[in-house]
Order: sequence, then structure tokens, then C-alpha cells
Amino acid sequence: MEVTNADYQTIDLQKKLKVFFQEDEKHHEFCPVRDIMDRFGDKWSLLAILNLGYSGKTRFNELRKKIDGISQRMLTVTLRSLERDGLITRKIYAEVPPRVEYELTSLGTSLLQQILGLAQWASGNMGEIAQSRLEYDSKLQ
Amino acid sequence: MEVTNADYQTIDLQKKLKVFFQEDEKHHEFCPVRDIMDRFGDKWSLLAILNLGYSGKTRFNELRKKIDGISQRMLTVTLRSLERDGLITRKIYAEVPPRVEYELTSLGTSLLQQILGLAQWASGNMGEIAQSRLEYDSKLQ
DNA sequence: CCGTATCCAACAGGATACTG
DNA sequence: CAGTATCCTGTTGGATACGG
Repeated sequence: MEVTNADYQTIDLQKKLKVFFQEDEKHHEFCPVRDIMDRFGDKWSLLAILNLGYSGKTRFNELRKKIDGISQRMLTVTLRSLERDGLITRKIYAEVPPRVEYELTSLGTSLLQQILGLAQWASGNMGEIAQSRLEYDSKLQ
Repeated sequence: MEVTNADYQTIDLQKKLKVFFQEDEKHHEFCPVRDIMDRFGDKWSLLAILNLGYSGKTRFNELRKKIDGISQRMLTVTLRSLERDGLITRKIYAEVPPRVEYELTSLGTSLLQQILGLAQWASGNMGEIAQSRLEYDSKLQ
């Protein structure tokens, strides 16, 4: 019986899933999936991290221009919560007018790698998804 | 000048980011990051995909037991939107009582890989995040 | 320039009751 | 068993105005 490359990937995936679910049980009432969703399931966190990764150290209004459509309030809220989680740093320079620079921490950068994987997947498969939606909707008359 | 392993990783990450942002510009008003967040930024989609990946073909109420806390309504809503996007299949068996089985498509499985990466990251770093939150909160008096 | 404060609309999603 | 249908509440986040 032949074992293909795809088989190996499937086996590997199953193994990882098993490990993950076993780990998950230990945490009991603190499920990591739920926790990341509470954290990054908002509208702007992933975009902020991606942009900070791409641009490096960035000022508040710079970032605001890069993240299209974000309001001043939401950028503040988003950056604060990322800072609270240790994913970014916030440096204030005592100048007039004030200058504030945000930057990913190493923890934030490690998260960026995962997010980028997800973003690349989305970028590569958005066509197929859009197609699937069209077919699905057309079948509902 | 010495070039460390970490340096290589950083360069690689920067390259990927650059490619991604260039791709992103092409899509114009259809940003993949925003799109995935609209899709998976809800409360249950990621959990449903992870569980379907772990359990394979699964019936409605089986899945409901595995995804702790989900309501009947939200499981239906979540599964429908995943089906619409071509990430899962829904098979109805003409039996009494009815049996309906859900299963990841290959597209869904490819997404699962990315999600698992994110989930593992979360599982591995939740301690550090919790610690950071404690410190942050304590500094606010 | 970089925020905070307040107000408010939209929507996600829970509870419950009912059906093929 | 596997769903709809309806109702209702809490939260997200946009708009706007103001402050250090």
C-alpha cells in the first residue's frame, strides 16, 4: 500500500489535533481557542498587528492612515488591549507636539507569524470561497 | 558580522509580509484580512472547525456536546455559514429519526492547519499573556 | 498630536417555544 | 433528531465633541 505525501500531512495534522485537545482539557475552564477569539475576534486587532509587523515602529496617526476605516477611538482601544496583553509596546516621547510610537514585542512577533499564515490562506482562497458562496446562494432559488 | 538564526527568521517574515501587503493592494476593496475576520471573528466558527477536524464526520447533536456552551440556534447558524463558504459539507440521511452529518472539506482542512497554528500559539502563550495583564492592571493603581 | 468622554445604533447571539 | 421562528438583551464600535 502506497503512502502519499498527503497521507503524511493528514496523520501529522491528526496528531497535532490530538495533542492540542489533550492540552486543552487540562486548562479546564480556560480554553485557549475561546481566549484567542475573545482577544482577536474583534474588528481591528489582527489588522493592527499585521500593519505593525509590516511597518515596524509606527506612530499613532501613521497607523491610523494604514488601517483603512478605523476610528480614532477604536485604534486607541485596540492598541491598549494589545499593550495590556504584552503584544506591543507604547513609547511616549516628551516632545511638543507629543509623539507616541508603537511596536510589536517578541511575543507579538511570534503571534504575527501565525496571523500571517491565516492571512495568506485567506488571500489565497478567497476566490474559492466567493465561488462557493455564489453557488450556495443560487441554490436557494 | 554574525547572522543568527533569528535574523533569518526575521528576514523571512519581512519578505512574507511584503508579498502579502502587495497582494493585498491588488484586491483593492476586498481585503482578505477583513474578510477572514468577518468570517471567523464570530464566537463559534473556529471552535466548530477545530472540533470537526478532531472528530471527523460528526452529527449535529454530537457536535453540540463537544462545543461547550453553544446553543442550538448558534450551532445551526455557524454550520450554515461554514457550509456556504465551502468549508464543510452537510449530508442528510433519509432515516427516521433523521441523521445529519457534517464534515470538513479539503478547503476546510487547509484552513484547519492555519487555525491549529493559531490555537497552539494561544495554548503555549496564554500564561505569558495572563502575566502581562496582571502587571498592566496593577500599574493602573 | 494623541488621545478621552459621551452618546447611540446595529447586530450578535442567548432563551424559549414550536415543527417535519 | 435536527432543526425554525420569535423575541429580547448585551456588547461592539461609529460619530461627535472636548482635553493635555
